[in-house]
This record gives sequence, C-alpha cells and structure tokens, in this order.
Amino acid sequence: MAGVREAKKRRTRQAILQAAVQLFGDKGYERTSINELARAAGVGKGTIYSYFQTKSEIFLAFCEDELEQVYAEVAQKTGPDATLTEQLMAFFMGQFRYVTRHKDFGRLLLREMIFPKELTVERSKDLDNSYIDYLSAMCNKAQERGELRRDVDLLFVCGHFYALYLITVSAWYMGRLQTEDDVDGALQLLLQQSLEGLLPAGRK
Amino acid sequence: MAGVREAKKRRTRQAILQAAVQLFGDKGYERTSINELARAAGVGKGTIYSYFQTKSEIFLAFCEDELEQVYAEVAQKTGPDATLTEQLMAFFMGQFRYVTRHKDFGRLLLREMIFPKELTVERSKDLDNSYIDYLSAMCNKAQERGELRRDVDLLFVCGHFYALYLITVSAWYMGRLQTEDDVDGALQLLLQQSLEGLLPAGRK
DNA sequence: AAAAAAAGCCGACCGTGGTCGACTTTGTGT
DNA sequence: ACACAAAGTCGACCACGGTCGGCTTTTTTT
Repeated sequence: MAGVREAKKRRTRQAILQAAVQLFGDKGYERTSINELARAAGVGKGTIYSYFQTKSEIFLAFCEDELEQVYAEVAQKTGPDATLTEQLMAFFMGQFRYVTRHKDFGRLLLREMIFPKELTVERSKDLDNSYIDYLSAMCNKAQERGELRRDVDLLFVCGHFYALYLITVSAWYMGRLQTEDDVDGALQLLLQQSLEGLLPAGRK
Repeated sequence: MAGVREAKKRRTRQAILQAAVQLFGDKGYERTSINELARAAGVGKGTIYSYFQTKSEIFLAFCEDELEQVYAEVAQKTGPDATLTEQLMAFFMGQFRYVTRHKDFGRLLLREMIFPKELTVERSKDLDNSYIDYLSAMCNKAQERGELRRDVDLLFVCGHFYALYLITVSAWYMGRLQTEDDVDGALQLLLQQSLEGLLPAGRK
C-alpha cells in the first residue's frame, strides 16, 4: 500500500499550483497573499511552505508554464527561412510583449532570473537553460547557413544577444524607451552593432 | 525666521542616511529593520517614511555614495594611455569586486537599477545616468583615438558594453561563473566579440 | 492487530515593511 | 502678542511572508 502518500502529495502540489495560476493570473502576484493561496488550494499555510521554500519559488514554478507558451507562440510565427536577426527579433519581442502585458509580473520574473537568490537559483537556472537551448539552436543553424562566425563559442554568442535584449527591456522599465516600436528599434540597432562590430572599418 | 524648518529637515535627513550607512554597512540591508534604523537615527518610524517612500529608496540613496567611491577608485587605477578594453575592464571589474564583497547587497542594487519599480524609478535613473556619463566619456575619447566607430550612437555603445557586463554578473549570480578570473575572462571575451562583430569575415 | 516510527499537515505566532490619524512645532496674518 | 494654518513628527496598528511545535495520517515493525 505504498503510494497513497505519493499520490496525495502530487495532487496537493497540483492544487497549489492550480490555485496560483488562478490567483496570480487574476489579481497579480503581489496582491495574492499566501493565506488566500492556501485557502484557494484547500490546504493550510504551513503546507504550502513544505512544498515551496518561498513565495517567489511558487511564482517561478508558475512561470515555467507561461514561458513554454511564449516559446511556442514565437516558433509558430517565424518562417523557417527567416534570417538570424529576424528570428532573434521575433523571439525577443515575443517575450517583451508578454512582459509589457504584465509589467509587475515581468519585473519580478526578470529579477529572479537574472539576479537570483541562493534559495531560488536552481529554479532560475532551469528556466535559463531552456532559454539558452532555444537560442543555441537558433544560432547553430545560423552558423551553418553562414550568417554567424564559426570560431565563437555558441554560449557566448547567445549570452551576447540575450544581454542586448535585457538592456533593452531595462531601458523600457526605466522609461527611456516608451513604446513597443522604440524597443523594437533599439534592439534591432544593438543586434546590428553586435554583428558588425564596433571597431572602425579599417581596424578589423 | 524662515529657514529653521528647512535646516531641521536637512539635518533629520542626514541623520537617517547616516544611520543607514552605519547599519547597512554593518549588519546588511535585509537584516536592518526600519525600527532599528529609526531608533538609530533618533526619529520615529513614521518620520522615515515622510523622507523616503520605501526602504529600498533609502538603500538607493545610500548607494549613490558608495558608487561614487567605486568610480573614484577605478579612475585612479587606469592610466590615461590605457586602451578602451582595458578601461572598460577596469571599470566593470571594479564594480564587480564591490558586488562580490557584498553579494546580497549587490543583488538588491542591481535589481533596483536594472528593473526598477515605478516608485524608485527616478532614483534608479539618477544612478544610471551617472553610470552612462562615465562610460560615455570613456567611449567618446576612444572614438577620438580611433578605437571605436564614429558612426554609432554613443548611448547605444555604452548600453552595449553595459549589457555585456550585466550578463556576466548575472552568470556569476547564477553560479555559471565562479571565480573572479572566470568573470574577467568571460567579460573580456564578450567585449572582444562586440568590437570585432559576430558576422563571418567575408560578410562585413 | 497493535504499537512504534515516519511523513505530512496545520494554524497560532513572530517580526517585518508600511499606513494612519492624533499630536507638536513652525510660520503667518492681524 | 495672539490665533490659526501648515508642515512635520510619532508610534500604535495592519496585513504580510515565513516559522514552529503539536497533531493526524500513513507506513513499517513486532
């Protein structure tokens, strides 16, 4: 009769996540208290903390699903014959549109993903890895098509592009870039810089 | 007799910041409660909130000083005939060393500066501006020395470099880069990429 | 089948950041 | 010099995230 426990645990965990999706999506992360969440999930407050270490960890678990969705949406939108820049722009702007729709939400996710605390670093890494995988595949194909140098480490190239995306989003959060078009333009320009290089023509 | 008020206000404000420097520096930001801070500053809790909107705003005000110090330290270390890359590395690694010394501290600062909340966005912008000014000056001189293309917007170049620094720090927070040397190497590589460009040789 | 151990669950409890309205001090009009 | 308004101060109070020790349920041992 070993397994009753396991099954129950899975169900409880699901119930919590389910309630989280409902409440976070509905009234936002900050405005959802653990007590509410517990009540909605039909468990005690303490129970929640035996499944997740902190509130933000629940948040990250919740985000994993959301991000998958964004990936799917983007993959569907870009044709297979798009240039690397086009693909990157589609990928990043897809993310960005999501962030703009849920500003507080996006900020929290970015904060956790880019500058994680020790407690949540593992979760952040998971999310980050799926991110990198996606970008790597993209860049790898671009290399094969001859759109990208072959003598550079893929990881660093992905990091490079990702960095440019981040600084752009940051500029938006700071109010330096206001509209989606601003962001689009800035990112495009930065990507172009990264491809062409910043050295004067003669010194390459 | 108009001015007694003003003077008192300035003194109170100073007292709060003074206490903040003391306590934050001593036992850290998270471990310092507003109550303690109030007591140390010799004012009531409510008073603090009439000078600052939130705890993290106090933090940012406190950081402005700290950052100035880092700037000064860096400026002093790089000779005037250093290459752009050398200067950038000195600047960024100076920052980074500060961050490593105060890990939680640095994370908070970065979070607030890169993805600010509406409430603190103004303060973040101030910090960011001083940052950009510094980098701009550096890049401007590099342009004049012919180390940098002239047909690019300085702001975007600074943003580009800054982005690469951020992603590197992020990688450190994620545990992907462990030692200071790792960080140094990664950043150097990324900067080099940005200068040379990522396009294959033939396609520039 | 009974007893002991292990695992899981719970909500009263703690200290926190932040709010609020009552109170005090400073400035101003007469 | 006085009264009144405005600005500034305060700490009791609130809801929150997170902890903890006692309680219940499942599993293992005898």
